[in-house]
Amino acid sequence: MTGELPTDSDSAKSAVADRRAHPRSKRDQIVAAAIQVFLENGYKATSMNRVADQAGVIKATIYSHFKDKEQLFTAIIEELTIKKIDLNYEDLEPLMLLSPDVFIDQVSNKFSVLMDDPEYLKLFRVMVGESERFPELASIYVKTVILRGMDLATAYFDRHPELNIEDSAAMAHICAGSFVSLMTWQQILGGKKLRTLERERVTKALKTLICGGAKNRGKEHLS
Amino acid sequence: MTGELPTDSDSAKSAVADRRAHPRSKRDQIVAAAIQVFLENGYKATSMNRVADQAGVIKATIYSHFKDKEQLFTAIIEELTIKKIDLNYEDLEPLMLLSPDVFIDQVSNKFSVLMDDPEYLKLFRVMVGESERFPELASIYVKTVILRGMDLATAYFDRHPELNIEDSAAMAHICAGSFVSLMTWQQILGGKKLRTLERERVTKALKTLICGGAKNRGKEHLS
DNA sequence: CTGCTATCATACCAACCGGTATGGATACTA
DNA sequence: TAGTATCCATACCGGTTGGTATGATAGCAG
Repeated sequence: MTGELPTDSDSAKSAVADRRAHPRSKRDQIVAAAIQVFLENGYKATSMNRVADQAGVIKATIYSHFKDKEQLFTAIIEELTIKKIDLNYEDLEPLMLLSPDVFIDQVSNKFSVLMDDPEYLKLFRVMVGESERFPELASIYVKTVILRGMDLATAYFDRHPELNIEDSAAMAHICAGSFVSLMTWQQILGGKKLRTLERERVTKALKTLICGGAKNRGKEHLS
Repeated sequence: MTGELPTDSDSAKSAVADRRAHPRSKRDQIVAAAIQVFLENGYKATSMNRVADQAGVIKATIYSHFKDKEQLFTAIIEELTIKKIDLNYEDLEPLMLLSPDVFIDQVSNKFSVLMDDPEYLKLFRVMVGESERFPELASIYVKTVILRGMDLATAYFDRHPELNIEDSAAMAHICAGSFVSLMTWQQILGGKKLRTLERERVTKALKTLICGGAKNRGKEHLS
């Protein structure tokens, strides 16, 4: 949208120009600041003044790049959602060939990265907190993050009939949901200060569940 | 709920006195209104004026019962958390004797009630959304709601060694977490409009996982 | 009837909100 | 050098916020 011609031939002239020299463009400055402030405080508790201060920019500059507070919020959440995930899900196709044990380990490790990323935790918190006022954003999040991961795990279970899994989508949900809920109550709700449950224990229990009983499933008692 | 001493000897004197006759106390009126408004809008987006209007009460009356906006919020969230749960977990001890299939069904049904209760969904949303600004409230929620349910399921698995469950707490988390995460992305984030995953499918998959492979678990390959 | 307490209605406060206007400084373009 | 576009600083706008003050009205206990 905004011009990308980089400022190549300029050197720092005045103290003001110095600060204006390195950052890519004002828009990027604003976006970076908005991400920080919105993720920290949520939508309503974030003031445009604070975003402007954080960005080292005057308020009018923000409004020359974004129409609204709402549009700014929407823009940064969309960008954040899509960026964070496209980076995480691009090379996961070969995972299909892994053994179940290793596959679950890989899934667990992916979640480990998310659970220890403060920015992702904040995004999740804001997403849930504002999901009623910004349902379209929540939909983007579900599509980009949740369904994508679910589909991947579903596909894996579909291609591994030796696991005797009847409902691959439900199983994919159980796997992913175990980690998501772990993140929710341990990290976001601060439960790990009250009782720690290590991700590794959940991972191991899942592996035992899925791999350990494969042979016996489906043989006995149709509920 | 509202007052039982009937207003016997008085007839409607003024229009104001009429409205003051039946409700228990002003405080209950305020709390009820605050619950509604706070759960709908979150902390920052809730104005004391709106709470007062909703309660049919003047703003100063609120401040004669509660010191702060913050204290009012804290009070209603605490009350809501404790009330909602004490009601749900009082008679669950005999569940220990049920068969695994039936136990999981019962757990699933308990979650069904929560997932279809709009007030509980809102409470969860607000809880997550405000968990950074009100960490003590989040702790209360974890202790009262999450750990309680986890402990119950953990105890169940501990008393059922025939299931061959190595880590009962991790297993309890997987069960509960599957339902919590289902609620999160289906109901709260609105994902059910994009893809429906019925609670029954998750329940069935869990039962198959836990009961179906009990015999084979622990026999082979110590990872 | 006399206080006392609780609530009423209204008005007010300083602070902040999202958003705009003005007018000067800076930089690149030509 | 003149022009154009961006961003700066500041100040302003109407509206809303959390919270308070005042003074009237009602119910109740003595």
